[in-house]
Amino acid sequence: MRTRFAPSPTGFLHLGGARTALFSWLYARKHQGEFILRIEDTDVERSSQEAVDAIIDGMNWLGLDYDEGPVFQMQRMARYQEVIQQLLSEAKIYKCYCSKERLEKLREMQMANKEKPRYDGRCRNLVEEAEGEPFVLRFKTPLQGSVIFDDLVKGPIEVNNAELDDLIIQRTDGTPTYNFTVVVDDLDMNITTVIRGDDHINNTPRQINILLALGVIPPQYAHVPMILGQDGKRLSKRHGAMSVTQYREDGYLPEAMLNYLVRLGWSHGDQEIFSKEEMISLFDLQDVNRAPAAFNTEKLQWLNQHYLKTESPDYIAGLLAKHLQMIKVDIANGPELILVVNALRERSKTLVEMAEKAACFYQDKVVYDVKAADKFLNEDILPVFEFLHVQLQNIIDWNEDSIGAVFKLSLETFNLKMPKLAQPLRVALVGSTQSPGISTTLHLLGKDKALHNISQALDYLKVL
RNA sequence: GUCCCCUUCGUCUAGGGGUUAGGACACCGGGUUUUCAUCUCGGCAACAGGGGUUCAAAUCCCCUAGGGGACGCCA
Repeated sequence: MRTRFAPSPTGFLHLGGARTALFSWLYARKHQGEFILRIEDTDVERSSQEAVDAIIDGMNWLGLDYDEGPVFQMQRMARYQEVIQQLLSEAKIYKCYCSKERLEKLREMQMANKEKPRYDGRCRNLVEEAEGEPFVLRFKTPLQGSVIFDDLVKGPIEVNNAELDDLIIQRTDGTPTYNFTVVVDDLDMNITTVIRGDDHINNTPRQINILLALGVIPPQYAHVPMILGQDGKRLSKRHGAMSVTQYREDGYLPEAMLNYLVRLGWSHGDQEIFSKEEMISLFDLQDVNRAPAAFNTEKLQWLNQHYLKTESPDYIAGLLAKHLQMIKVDIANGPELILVVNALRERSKTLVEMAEKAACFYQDKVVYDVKAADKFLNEDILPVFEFLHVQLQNIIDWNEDSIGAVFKLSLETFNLKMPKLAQPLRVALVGSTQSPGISTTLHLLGKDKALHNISQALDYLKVL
């Protein structure tokens, strides 16, 4: 079993491409086959090395490793020429001298007549060659019959050859076109299963005809539906036609991305969470949906939090470090990252969010949320803070138990209910009313910083 | 316009002749709780429409509507 992912390097790896790659990869891995990366760069104008790098970066991030490639089509020109010569000698393709202008007019006329625009085959039976005139090479599509193929996702599809025209396989400049190079490559690479977006369904009969002309058995095809944006419309820049690696920047784990992607158009009963191993063993093209699926950020976030909660704290800490660096938080002076992860993983949907919440443990000054300070930092709490400051200072072994004991003593001394003290203290310690458990927060801050922050609050309270 | 593909809660989906049409996200409410979360319990919510076939249709067939794609010397 051999599958391939064949993007054209004209942009980054977006969601749709990533999912197609994932399905191809899963199918190959499931059957202990090979997965090949092929770069379709015959459109020299629009292809770029940056795009190649971006695609590979995206695949690496998701862990979609390939067994062969990247194979570049531009490096296979000699081979395409060879096949073209063969087809030419067998009269299965022909030179067409029709100008672009003529083709343009033809198309307009056909549209006006409410016909499907297609080449009329004028040069198909030309007896004499026009020496020195520019020409393209066209494939002689069978005039009769139809192409039938059994799509692994969509089921049987039949297209009448009469619907097809003689497609161009080589341009005036001598370069081969997409429908031709795909066929030659899939053939040479022994691709057994072509998995791609269903926008290629229309190309499939043409490609099968070429394969048949070459005298070979076509591979199996599996056309997976497109991914739609949040609004159910085609993916656009706003909501997902962005690079998958943007999600890495936005604080998503590759595990979550992969899990989200695999469930978009594929399912296994009621199961929502899949490890990579489970995906591989459970995946099957039979279970891929035929209808397009809309992208939904909420579910991705839920999955992301799930993996933040369940992956090893060590792993999360490593990623969190990068995100803290991005927002210029120096983690040299502050708690161990793993402790922070444990305190925040249940209250963060992304690493970006976690980094924002973690920042307060590493900063020298507390910046108060105005509303929170107005509500909770008032003179009533001043004596409590003073007491707390002294008591905390006396702690020798700074841990959650000893801190908890001091906290309890403070509550008893001033006859306060837990929230009456916890909330003002939160504001004093981290600036907002939201934080991990109060003992944990104090512990994470460390004795020095905790006392320092309470002092800062006392100063603030005294000038009120 | 022509051809191709698609249609189950708002979203992702299960279900392939007999189901109170199931799960998940989101949303709403209860519980736990020290805030926010987590966790937990419950609720809301769908077979696009119309014809057939059948004792019985979400499920099979046809039509209509709606959505998407293709119709390039792009891939």
